[in-house]
This record gives sequence, structure tokens and C-alpha cells, in this order.
Amino acid sequence: MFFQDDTPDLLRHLNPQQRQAVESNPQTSALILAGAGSGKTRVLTTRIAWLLQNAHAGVHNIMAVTFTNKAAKEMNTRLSAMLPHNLRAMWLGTFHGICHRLLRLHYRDAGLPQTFQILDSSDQTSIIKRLLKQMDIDEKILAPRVLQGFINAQKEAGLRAGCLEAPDPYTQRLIRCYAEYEQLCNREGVVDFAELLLRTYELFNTHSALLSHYQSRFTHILVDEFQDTNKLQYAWLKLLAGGGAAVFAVGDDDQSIYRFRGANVGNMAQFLQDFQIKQAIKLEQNYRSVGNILAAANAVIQNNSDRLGKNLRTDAELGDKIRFFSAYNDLMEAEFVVSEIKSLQRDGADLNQIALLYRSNAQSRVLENALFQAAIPYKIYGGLRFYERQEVKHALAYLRLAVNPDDDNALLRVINFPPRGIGTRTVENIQAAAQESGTTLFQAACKMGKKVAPFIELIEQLRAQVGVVSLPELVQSVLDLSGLVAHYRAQKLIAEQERVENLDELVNAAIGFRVADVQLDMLPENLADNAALPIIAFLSNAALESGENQAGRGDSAVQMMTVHAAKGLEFDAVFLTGLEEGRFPSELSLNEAGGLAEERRLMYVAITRARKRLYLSMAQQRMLHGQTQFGVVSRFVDEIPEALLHHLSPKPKNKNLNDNSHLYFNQTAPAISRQELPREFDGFRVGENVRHAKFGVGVIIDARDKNDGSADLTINFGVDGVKTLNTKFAKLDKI
DNA sequence: ACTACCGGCCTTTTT
DNA sequence: GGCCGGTAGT
Repeated sequence: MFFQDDTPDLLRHLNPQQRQAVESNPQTSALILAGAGSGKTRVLTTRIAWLLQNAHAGVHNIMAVTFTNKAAKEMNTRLSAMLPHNLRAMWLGTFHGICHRLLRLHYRDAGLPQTFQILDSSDQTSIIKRLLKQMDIDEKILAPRVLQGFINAQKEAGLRAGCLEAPDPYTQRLIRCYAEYEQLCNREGVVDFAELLLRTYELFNTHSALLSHYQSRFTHILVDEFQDTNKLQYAWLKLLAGGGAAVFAVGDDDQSIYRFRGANVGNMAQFLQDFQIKQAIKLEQNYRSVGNILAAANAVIQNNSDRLGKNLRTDAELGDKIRFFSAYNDLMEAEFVVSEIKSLQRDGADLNQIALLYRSNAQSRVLENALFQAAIPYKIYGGLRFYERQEVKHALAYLRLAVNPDDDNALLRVINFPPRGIGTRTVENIQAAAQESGTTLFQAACKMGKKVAPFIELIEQLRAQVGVVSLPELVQSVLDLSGLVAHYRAQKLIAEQERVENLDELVNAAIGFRVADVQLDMLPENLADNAALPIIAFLSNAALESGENQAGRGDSAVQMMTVHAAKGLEFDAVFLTGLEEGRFPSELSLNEAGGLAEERRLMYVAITRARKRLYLSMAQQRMLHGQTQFGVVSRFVDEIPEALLHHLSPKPKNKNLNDNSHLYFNQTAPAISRQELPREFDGFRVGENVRHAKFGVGVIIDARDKNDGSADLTINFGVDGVKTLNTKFAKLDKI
């Protein structure tokens, strides 16, 4: 064993905290609390390089786990640039990707068919709908999404239907459905996302030789975004590291924003305890944002209790103040954003470096419209991704049937698409026959006679090509023989022609697909004998990867996305819109325990995306879901020290108003002035702002005449909540 | 069997 | 305001 003497090189660009993290004891576990913009990925990758260079581990001893494919790719790229090693033997991937790999390798021990397929969320939804129909349960009584949430939550808690019990009939029914769902998936050879993890966990638990093999192989496990792990992922990790592996976990409790899908911040404290870590290492030096922005972020997040405790600092200059704008309505808010972007553009800003953020996707439309009108290029993230498009899913369903005709979900998807005269009645007959004989739909359909014969014939034709022709050729066959392309081509709408292009793109994806890229060191004897291997790999990849949404990256465009989607990204200028009570923080989150704290972390994530400039804006009136909503400023804006804020005012046309003057309410409202004024209730109108001695400023959201000349006003006071006050008793001032 | 229209619904999102 | 699901009509 020899030690390379270039270690200092590797560490030269690290600050003392980062260096302490990278050089922490290679034999023990560590928790790195990495604040936003503190060089988290750099520490993670440098740690791996350091372990290798100092021979603390070989490439094959390392497992690096991330949450997204993007993060995994990023890490792979950085490592390849840093190291002379061949990284093939290192396991680097998402939790789901790694579990998938383990299940493919040990499918027999895991009790799965070799050709098992992965369900994405929408596949899971349709299975559940089918299940409810089969069990004769009204969707109005038990919503599919409720059942889906229940099943996923149970799996994430590590619980099978068989070990669940409930006193109340409602939960009992949920459990029955869960049990039925498990059977259905097993029969069809499909596995949902949570199942990938749970199966692997159970596989390890029941096959001790297998577990100890991997325990002794992976002596170093590194985990990114540790605050996002759920209970099952943590248990999985603990099990795998149980042989004494050193776990290097990097995370930021202040950026935990996925509790709603099972992420458990408590895992960080649990980890410190379970792995006997004396103290977490904190990275508190921020390299991203100017001083004022960082100060605002720190001020907001300080309102949360139960933090592990961390305060970011920077050596950067203070920079501009944070600009705040209160618009009369959502249209004017969008107008404001447009004019500021134009001004940034005049100053030579790169549009790619401008982000337009919002709490929920529904808010994007008005903003998009305004940008479009102003001819400012924009790119919206978070729409449908490639493999989620219906035409692509249709094509993949045929492909699935070619590998496994027992995939009922895939069969139902395309048995009559494109339309071939197999209606609901016929499908019901097939389903009844299948249930009767306990077979899959395909098996039942084969005995149905001439109505479905052409479809069966089509599937058989595709099956016959498996292993005979190449993957891209098979995809092409699917498109031709199924009539999918012909169907879309026959449509007049331009949107349908785009679908043809997407299907062509699918063939390209198949051409570019390398099995080796996905299933790195799958044991040859396991699958090499199976002619369906390339197709299975291609389908699994489609489900796990769902397709990059990054096309058109080259042209310069304003980046539009939800705050969630912005996590991990950074921009020179950030517009954070819709800062109203009820929107951000979201009304729905306020009802649940810990909901407000999570919204505040979301606000913290949003603020810390900005490098140089941050704009905050709100709309006093907003059209949402077809009705006008009235809003007061978000409490999160109030949590930012006044000294950091610069209030901008709406500028009435042809008037030169002092920018430092106070906010103008209702001064200019071109979009609204066309409307009639709302009815008066004892001198007040719905939508107006009022001031109350105790509750402060609020907005009237509803009014009701009493018969004595007074009126009951329902007023939203923001932080102080919604109150109903009578004009005769409450002292209310119009403002 | 298929299409066209009406009514209810609505966080956040990755795998 | 837009999507999905159910229903009525061809």
C-alpha cells in the first residue's frame, strides 16, 4: 500500500470546515450539516476521492446514494473529472436505482419473475382504480389517491397488509384493498416505487448470506440530501451498514421540504444516536448569495424551532436590498415581473440566470402569459416529462406486453387504443372471465374469439420479434403494427402531430440506449440468457428516469418553476411571486402539525436560490381556480428585517412617484376598473383593506348585512387568522 | 362503440 | 381556468 503525496492538492480549495468533513475518520460514520450554497457536492465528491487516494477504500467498496438521477449524474461527472479510476465498480445511483439493481440480480431470492416491470405513479393510480372497481367500491367513498397514499405510506413504514390490523371498519377496508393490491401486483409481475425499497429490505432481512456479502463489500456508504430520507430508506441504510460500514451523510435539516411524501427529518437526529456520532460537522460558509439575501434567509429560518442549529455566513458584499412589490392583482404582479426582467435584460443579464418561482403550478399561467405577450423567452419546468406523455406510455405498454403479456395494466391501456372495436362491454367480459378462471387478462382474452383475435395476433407478432430483432427495430415495429403513428398522423390538431414527433423520438431513445449504461455489472449468468434483457432494461430505465425535461437548454430563457423544483439550483436573480397568506404559506399546510415550519423551510430554500438579486412580490387579488381570492402579505415577508427590504410601488402611468414612498393600494387598477365595484355593506366592500386596532391590517373576504344597518364582515388578518366582525362593534378603519 | 358535452375537482414532486 | 370522469346522444 502506498500513499500518494498529492493529498494537499485535493484539499487545497477547501475551507477548514469542509476539510474537516472530508478528512473525518474513514472508519466511522459522520453527519455533515451542509447549509445552502456551502459546497455540499464538492465535499461529497472530495471525500470519495480522498478515500480512494489514501487507500481507505477501493472503488468497489463505495456506494453513493442520491435522490434524483440528476444528482447522481452530476456526481459521476465530477468524480470522473477528479479521479483517474474507472468508476464502474462503484455503486452510484438513486435509492430506487440501486434497489432495482439488487432486485434484478437476486430476483429469484426476492420472489420476483425475471421480467418484472416497474410501475410509475400513474401506472399505480390506474391499477388502484381498476382494483376499486373490481372490489365494487365507489371512488367517491374511497378516493383512489387516498388508497394510493395509504399503500405507499404502509410500505414506507415497512408494513405489509398481512401484519396490519385496525379497529375501525374504514381502515379495515383500506387494509383489505392493500392486500388485494399486493396480490394483483404479484400476479402481474409488477413492482411500484416503494416496493423496490421494501422488497430489497426484506430480501436482506431474510437472506443473511446475501446481506453479509454486501455488508462486507460496501465499507463506505455516502448519502446525499440525507434530510429527505424516509423511514424505510433509513432502515435499509442501517441494515446495509450494520456490518460496520462508515456512513457519510450530508444534509440540511433547514432544506427538508418533502415531508408530505414521507421524508423524515428526524432521521438526522436518529442517525447521530444510532451510529454513535459525537458531533455533526457544520458547513456554514456560504459561497452563493450576497449578504443581504443571506441575512434575510437566516432571519426567516430562525423562526423555526427544533433546528439542529446552523447559521450561514458569507464574505461577500451586502449587495442590493431585497425588492418587495405588492401588486393590486395577479395581472399587475406579472406586469411588474415583466418590466423588471426587461430592465435586467437592458443591463445585460443572461435570461438563463433569472428564475421565476411560485408555490404552486397553478400560478404559472398568468406569469407565462405576461412573458409571452412581452416576447420574453421562458422555459417552464415541471410539466409532463418525456416518458410520462400518453403517446409514449401507449408505445411502452405494447413493448411491455411483448415482454410480458400478463401485464394487465399495459393490456388495458392499449387493448382499444388506437380504437379497434373492443369496447367496455368486451373488456368487462374479459375481466369477468379472467377473474372466473383466476388467470390474467391476456390468457382470458385468448379464449374470447374473433372480436379480440386481431389484438392477440398483434401481441403475438410483437412477442415473436423479441430477441430476433434489435431494440430500436422492435420499437419501430410497435409503432407500425399497433397503428399508433398512423392514428396520430390522421388527426388534424397540431398537438397530435407533436405526438408523432415524440414517438419518433422514442425510436431515437432506443437507438441511443446502451444496456451497459444502466445495468453496470449485472451478473451475466443471470440475465444474459434472456433475449428480453435489452427491452427490460429499456423499460426499467423509462420508469425510473422518466426523461430529462431539459431540452432547449441552449437558448437563453427565463427559468420558471415551483420552489420545490428549484431546490439545488442557483440563479443571479430570483423572482419569488405569490407571497400571500394562504398561498405561501399554503393554507392546506397550516392545518397540519409542523406544516408551517415546512413552509418556512420552503421559503428558506427559495430565498437561498438567489446569488445577487431577490425580488419578492404579492397580489392583493388573484384569480385562482376560477374565482377571485383576496390576500394579505405573507408572514414570511414580515419575518425579513425591514432594513433589508426596499419597497417598490406601482407607478401610475404618466406620473412620477417617489419610489421610497409607502405602498399604494388600489391606485392603479386598469384590469379591475372595468368591473363594477362590489356591493357596499355598511360602507365596506369585499376586497377592501381595513385596519383593526388589535389584529392589524386585513382584507374583507366576505360580508353579510344584518337587518339593523350594520354588517358582519369576514376579514382575513393573515397571521392573526380569519375573523368575523360586526361593523357596529369592531373599530375598523378603511385604508 | 365512439364522441361530445357537462359538472366537479383542485398543494408541493421524485422515484 | 383546465383536466378528468361520467353520461347522453349518434
